[in-house]
Amino acid sequence: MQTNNYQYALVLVNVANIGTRTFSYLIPDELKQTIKVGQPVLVSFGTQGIINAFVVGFSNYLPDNIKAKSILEILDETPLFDLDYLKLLEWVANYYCCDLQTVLSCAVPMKFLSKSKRMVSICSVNNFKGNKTENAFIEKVLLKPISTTSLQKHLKIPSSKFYATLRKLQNIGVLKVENIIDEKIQREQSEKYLIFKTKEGANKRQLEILEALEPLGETKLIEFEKGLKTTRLTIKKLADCGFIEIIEKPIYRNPLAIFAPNKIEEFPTLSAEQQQALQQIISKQGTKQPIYLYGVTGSGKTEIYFNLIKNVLKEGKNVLFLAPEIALASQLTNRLAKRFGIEDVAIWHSSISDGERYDVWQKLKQNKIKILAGARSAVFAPLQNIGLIIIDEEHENSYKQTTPSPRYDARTVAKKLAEINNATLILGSATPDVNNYYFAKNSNNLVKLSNRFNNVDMAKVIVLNLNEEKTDGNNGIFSRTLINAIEKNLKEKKQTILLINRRGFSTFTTCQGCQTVIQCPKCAIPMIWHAADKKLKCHYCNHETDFPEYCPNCGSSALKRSGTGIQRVEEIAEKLFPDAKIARIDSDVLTKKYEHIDILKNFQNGEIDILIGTQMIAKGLDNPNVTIVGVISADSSFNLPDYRSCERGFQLLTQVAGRAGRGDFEGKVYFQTNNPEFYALKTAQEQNYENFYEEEIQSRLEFDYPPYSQILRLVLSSENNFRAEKSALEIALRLSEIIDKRGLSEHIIVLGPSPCVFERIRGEYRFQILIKNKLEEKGHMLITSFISKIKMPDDIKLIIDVDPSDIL
DNA sequence: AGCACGCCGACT
DNA sequence: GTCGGCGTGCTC
Repeated sequence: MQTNNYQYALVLVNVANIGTRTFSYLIPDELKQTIKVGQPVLVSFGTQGIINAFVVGFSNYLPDNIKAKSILEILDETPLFDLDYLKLLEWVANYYCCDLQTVLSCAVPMKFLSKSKRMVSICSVNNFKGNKTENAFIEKVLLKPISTTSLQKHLKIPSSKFYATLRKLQNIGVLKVENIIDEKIQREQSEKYLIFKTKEGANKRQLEILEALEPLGETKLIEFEKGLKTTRLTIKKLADCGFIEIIEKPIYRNPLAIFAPNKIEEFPTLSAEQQQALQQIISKQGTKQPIYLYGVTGSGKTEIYFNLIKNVLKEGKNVLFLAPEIALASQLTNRLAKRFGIEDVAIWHSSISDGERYDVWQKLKQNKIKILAGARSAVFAPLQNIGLIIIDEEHENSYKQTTPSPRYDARTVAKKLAEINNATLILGSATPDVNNYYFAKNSNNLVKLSNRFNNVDMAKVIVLNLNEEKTDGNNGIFSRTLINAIEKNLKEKKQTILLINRRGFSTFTTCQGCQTVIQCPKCAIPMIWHAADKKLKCHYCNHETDFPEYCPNCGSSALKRSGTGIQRVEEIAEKLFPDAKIARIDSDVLTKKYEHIDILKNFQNGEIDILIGTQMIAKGLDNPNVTIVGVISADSSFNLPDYRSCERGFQLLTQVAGRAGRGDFEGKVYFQTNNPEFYALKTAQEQNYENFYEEEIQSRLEFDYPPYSQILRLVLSSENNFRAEKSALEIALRLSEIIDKRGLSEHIIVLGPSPCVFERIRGEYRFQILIKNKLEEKGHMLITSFISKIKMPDDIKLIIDVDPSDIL
């Protein structure tokens, strides 16, 4: 593509309140040869002054009534991304029905786009006599150059007057304003090194330092400083006097260096089953379809991944390895670094520092990274020459971004990325996503690992029927069997995990008079009693109130708290097992910064007998001393009105069951239920995914849910109930018309609008339209081309969610 | 965001 | 008449 024939560049700017948008700028003749997509440029923008932006495209046309300004400067000749990269992002924008700029601002770290600082300094004050304000300006700036923002703060004058004065003083040449780009982010970090030159003529203290430096030769400044208890000022003096020389060497901050494995870890021998699975995967690698590695917990999937990585590296290609969350990505990165060396491995997720992000981005662009591990957002990192993409724990929801837009799914994007790069995509899990399992099965790309490594037995799962207990006169939330088992466990000094998937103490408060349930005034969902701080809380918007004395509906004082939250379980457990050390872990505890780390540490050390937690304890805990896992209410996770709730419930129960019996002792898992025959519960008891899948896929077929359709969800919300519903009706109607006109109403089904399960959140009424598309890409294009044209008035919000992870 | 523009009420 | 309050709207 001949970029230099274009007159205008499409430039992406990032300014608050506009968000990230593209604008057209004139390309000056002298830049026409060098300008490229992906380059950071300097432009003048509106009243913002000069800002940092990106070239994202070229054009010969200008929107009507627009006067284009010129690009001022190319900040860096090396583009931060290329056209292929933009093409992937464009695909994402189309698929998820949002702007390219939205995807760009999510994919390309916007810190690179940050506005440069504007520094004000004195030019000349010769004979200048100003008024009061003008003199205040000069007085402040005379001390040292100062940024425009802090100058304005100091002077405490309104911005219009401030900028008028600033411009005046600039025009008459008293002050000048310069743009300073944040060097720390823009440029590579460098390290200072000292080189000894001479010690002649040095004073006593200087001589001490110089003599220490002399035998060392070239030395890192920071390390030298520490060792000698000296300061940078003294060192600088030495350099100024010519005793030493300071040189700067660019460095890449490698956070993995802390682990600094001296020798690379060896590859362990694979079991026969692992070896077989590996061979199967290798034989399927040419099929260009995702390959599914389904292996029960502890079956040794990681070693298979590592062997695949080794093979791909041998071919000179690179590897992207995704994990569902940051903590797991970090762990994974450490393991990869130990196995493959720190130089070739990098990490990418939303919480790495700006400096690290910049470094890794540059390294990726220069093809200096061979293995990139990361969370969801790592699919957008500019890793070159990808030969293999691995998505571990593929079923996890966190691969889908729910908010804000782009509501992308890293699994879907990774599939596209693999396609573009002609790379192998491996999905792995012990409890597969029904969708992905279906596609793997149908394309004959399913590889199974059925045995636990070293043949450790799975924990035995016992289903406890609470209905039977009730008829026997036990109305408590603990069945007798579970109580007995925990007592026995305590005597044997073993540990217990209890799962209850409800935060708070009581899950709802009902008026005994009129049966009204106390709801959050803004969210229309039951308020939950938190005994510890004696407040009713809304789990959606965090709204808090005191417990009401009277029913807001009928005025009765007979308000009763019922439903079992984790805090009630904790309280009852404390009464039942008074001698046991009991701890609770849920997101309420989590907010108290380090407390949960202590709790987990104490649990790992065996100082806690019973750990009670919400679903966050279902994953990752690997404590060999845990022999009992109890699920207080196994049904609660199946009851959400969402087509995937059974899948979720199955995954949760299977995962938590895996926490028991990890050591040499037999583990037992108890599911308390009112519905012991329910298929998702029974198959979870058997820990038999395939039986679960067979049942689940039938119900998906029956109701046209994925994988038999693709779901697109529209949510319209507004503080005005009527207006939200009206616009939802309009959209549904117009879409139905389009579909009918093409005779596709059997293949694209528009459901709703109907109130969302959570009808009102934060004061906004919510209506949803579900679109079930059975025509794959063709249908999707038809739907999105209609939806992307919808314009909403300011008081109505429209959320477009393609392949939503839930429909609540 | 940050600034211009513009439309009203309180003043020399 | 005009100075200055801030509500509205635009930035290639």
